Amino acid sequence: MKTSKISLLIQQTHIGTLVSKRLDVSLSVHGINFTEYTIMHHLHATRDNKLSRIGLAEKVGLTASGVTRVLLPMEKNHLVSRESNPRDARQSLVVMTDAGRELFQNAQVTAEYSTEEILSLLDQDELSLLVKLLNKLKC
Amino acid sequence: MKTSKISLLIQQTHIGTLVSKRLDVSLSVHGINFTEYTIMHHLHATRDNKLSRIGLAEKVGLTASGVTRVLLPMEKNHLVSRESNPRDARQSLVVMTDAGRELFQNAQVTAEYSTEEILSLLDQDELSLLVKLLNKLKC
DNA sequence: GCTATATGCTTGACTAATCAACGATTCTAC
DNA sequence: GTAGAATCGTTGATTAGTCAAGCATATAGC
Repeated sequence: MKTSKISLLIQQTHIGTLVSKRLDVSLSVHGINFTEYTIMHHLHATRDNKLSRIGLAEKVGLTASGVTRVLLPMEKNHLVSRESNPRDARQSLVVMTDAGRELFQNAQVTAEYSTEEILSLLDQDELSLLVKLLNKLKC
Repeated sequence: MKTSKISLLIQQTHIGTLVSKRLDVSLSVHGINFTEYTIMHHLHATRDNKLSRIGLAEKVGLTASGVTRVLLPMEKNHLVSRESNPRDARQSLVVMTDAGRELFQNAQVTAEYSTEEILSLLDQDELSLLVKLLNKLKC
């Protein structure tokens, strides 16, 4: 109880980097890293599998230019494609392709497996509790 | 409850990057970033304020070469210095200097302030619960 | 003691992501 | 409707960190 609150944030970020590295390794068999997986995860969770680049940036915690650079190889590999918004010519929407969806579904199996390992020591109640607590952080 | 466990890990890493960026900004007034702060935090918490570079790497979640590169400017600014281990000539120990301790103590005030903001929505019970849950992750 | 293997650390080459500046478009308020 | 401010996205330059290779030392087994 005497450990400062900063230790909690240090631990939080530490675990974040470990989780990310671990999933990078697992997902590499599909030719993607965890950032790319996360992008597809958010696209998949969206109606029409579409998001603006800025919207994507906010969801994944990257800058706009970071998103541009992550998407570059994904477009080249036809995992996502580009669509313009008729309502706003500044926006270009990111759309998951069929190939992207297929790769994502395979990658999801892999990611789920690693996730189970990482979370294996938590039961269902603890999981939802953890989600609740993380949601309370003011970032 | 229907959200997959992967979402939890995605959220976890997302928060990690946000926290890290936020503390980077706060700490910049002291001329250090969050990684450097974390290194000093671990040195400070150690008997004699000394750690091997490998030991440090494990604690902060960097590779050995990552540690080498973070410490380079810190050595130049005399925040840490280098000491050899008489028992093992391969090791070089990282020691916090007096100047380092002083800067760290100032930075700690700043970091604590930001931490309070970030954790403001959690009460004491929730904080210790969160620590407990994070400790249960198998990374 | 000597060889083989493992560990600690640094370096060159690379990758992921940032920031600042910019062009293009849209929104606001007069 | 037009000027000014805000938003979306890309680009060049930079930074933080990785990986693979290597040198130096240490450890283990013969």
